[in-house]
Amino acid sequence: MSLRLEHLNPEQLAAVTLPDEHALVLAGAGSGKTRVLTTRIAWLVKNGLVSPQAILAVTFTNKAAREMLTRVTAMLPVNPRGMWIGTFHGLANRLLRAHHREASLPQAFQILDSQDQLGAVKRLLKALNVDEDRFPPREVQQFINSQKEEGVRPGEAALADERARRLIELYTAYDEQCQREGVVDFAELLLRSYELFARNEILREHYASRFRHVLVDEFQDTNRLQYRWLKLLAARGACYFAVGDDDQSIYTFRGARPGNMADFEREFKVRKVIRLEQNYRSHGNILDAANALISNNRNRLGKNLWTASGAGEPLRVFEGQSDGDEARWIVEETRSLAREGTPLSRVAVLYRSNAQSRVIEHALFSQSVPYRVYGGLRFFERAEVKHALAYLRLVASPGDDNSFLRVVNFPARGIGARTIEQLQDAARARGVSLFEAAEGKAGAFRNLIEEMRAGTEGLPLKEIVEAVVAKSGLLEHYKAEREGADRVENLGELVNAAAAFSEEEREAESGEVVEPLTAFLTHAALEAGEHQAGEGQEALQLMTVHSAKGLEFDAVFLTGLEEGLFPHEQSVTERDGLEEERRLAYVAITRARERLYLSHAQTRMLHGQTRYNVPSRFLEELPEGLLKWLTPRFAGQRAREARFSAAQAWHAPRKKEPSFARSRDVGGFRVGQNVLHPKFGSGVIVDAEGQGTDARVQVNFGSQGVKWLAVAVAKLQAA
DNA sequence: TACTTTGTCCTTTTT
DNA sequence: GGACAAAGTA
Repeated sequence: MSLRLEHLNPEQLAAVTLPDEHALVLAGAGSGKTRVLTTRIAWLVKNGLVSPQAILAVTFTNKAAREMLTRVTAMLPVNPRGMWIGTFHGLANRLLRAHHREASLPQAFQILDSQDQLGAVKRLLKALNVDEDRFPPREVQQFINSQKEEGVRPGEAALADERARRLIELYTAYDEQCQREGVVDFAELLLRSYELFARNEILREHYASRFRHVLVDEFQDTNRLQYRWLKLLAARGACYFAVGDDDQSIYTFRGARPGNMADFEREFKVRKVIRLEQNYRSHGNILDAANALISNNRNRLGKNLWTASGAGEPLRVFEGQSDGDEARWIVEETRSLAREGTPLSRVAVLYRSNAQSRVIEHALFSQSVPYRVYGGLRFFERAEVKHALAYLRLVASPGDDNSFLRVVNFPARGIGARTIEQLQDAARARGVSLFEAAEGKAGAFRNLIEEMRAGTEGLPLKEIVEAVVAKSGLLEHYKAEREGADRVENLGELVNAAAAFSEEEREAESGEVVEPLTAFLTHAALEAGEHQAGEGQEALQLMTVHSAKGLEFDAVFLTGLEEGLFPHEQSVTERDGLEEERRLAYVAITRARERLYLSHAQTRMLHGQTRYNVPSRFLEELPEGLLKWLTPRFAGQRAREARFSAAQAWHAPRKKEPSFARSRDVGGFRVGQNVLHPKFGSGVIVDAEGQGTDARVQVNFGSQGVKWLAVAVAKLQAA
């Protein structure tokens, strides 16, 4: 119940007790960021500087929001009811439910997750006879989302070329389809609530005078729309407290804009940027390695972490002959760690992409080492659960064509592709939903849904879900299936989840009174159910570097440190892609408290074929003095280079350089290098050919396009 | 209509 | 190696 301000360092204390003014806090990894944020909220309330209702605290993940709420509650004598603490999407949902009429939405609007959204796009493309080779559904989805995340509606989008024009048409049609069906995607939640405020002065005034303190976590991950949303929601006289770390920005590929931090500092005339640079997590050598690595990035606000704890052990580096070799080594090391007394649950194996987990899992499984994989399929994303949810959504909101199509013939009811096509034509002609247009066999399905609704009206949530799961035939279907036991169990879990979905959760997520079923469906969409079985068990933790952000472990294995994998080959062709990969490696390194293992393999199976990889440049960027090689340094690479040059002496190279070799200089430049051009600005070299005066490089200038340039002619300079 | 077989494509993903 | 969609078969 105490604030314990005496345990804060001077910078933390300054941030917590800052008077009424805007603040930007640059909080390095492990510097006590969450603590500062929560203590500040408690400090504001406790000193009577502000009432709980006037506080708005925004995070990105449900987990972070929960953690914040728990910590604040523990520090305050009163229940922090009335505070708005939540995710961007959770809060946007809350606003839209409360003001659904002003936002032109049905009260029971359904939320599309990414999977649902892709389904909706595919359906749209089919209906409009769009060639899916020319406009791949994923690309269209990506286009729509990136426009929305920039706050751009179809009418305002730039008509750069014919293709853009067509994409915008599809964007328009997609929005119309969603509106017709009463559904809203993730980006739309934000954009719609933003527009609600932009247009409705009364509402804007209401909220603007309510919120006096706005606190934002992980500010480097906000996109343009989220930043504008924040500015609009609490415009008048509120104090903004933004916490972030530009070095941990790893989501620009999804529209995150770390530049918002600099914009914030300028636009809000932040007087003093507070830097939290003391790290309480890692030993010195680990931190030195992280600092050395990240210093290779040019686009930084600048910050250097330090620690009062000792240097600790050197970083251990291992080179495997193969990915299997690497995996076996991990198994051995985790076992000896366990013998030395490090609990498995405090050890993590990190990798760049999910595909890498398979080999490691195989090795762990065969040696009976308990492990837990994070990410992957989450509870509410499982097929059988999605099916059950689709029935529930139809009960709550019959206009939801996505859900209709998902389950109209599941379990099979003899409604095939032709029947559905006819139904879609009929519905389109009449301008009604599939549900409304259903007749014949599909009409029987419609009756089934209507019976479900009539039969469950007014029942407690748990009983509604139970009845729908049974009546839909899903339970029966999976019981009859030989491998269906897990699925039957998950349907049971869904009923349990409904039973556990409490009054309070409902209020916390939706604010005003919303029908229990709608609230539950919202919960399922916004919180896909990360807390899975096996949590807290004594098991080794496996996850991608992305999902490790925000976590810490006694020992960390950072695996697959190879060119093409980490940094990922596709990142080289992206603008500033390499810097983001380096930040990713920085995040990975700073997860470790006491011991850090770095590993790479000479060969690796990828996409069903063997690839020969060169050690990652990130390994070479670490100071040699911090490393301890468990295998001879880059032995495999040296041997290969010797073979390669010997072979070259005898034969002319038959084809282009294989993917494992890092390109040599071409007229003083190399692939992956950042360059500056007087006209096109900054870019990155993605390909190169020729030598001497013939040397040409292909450069990606981002929005300026991708161009081939002759090195001898173009005024290129290294950036 | 419903199930099986073949050919394509691969990052990361808080919501 | 595995997910997904289109094409093939009963």
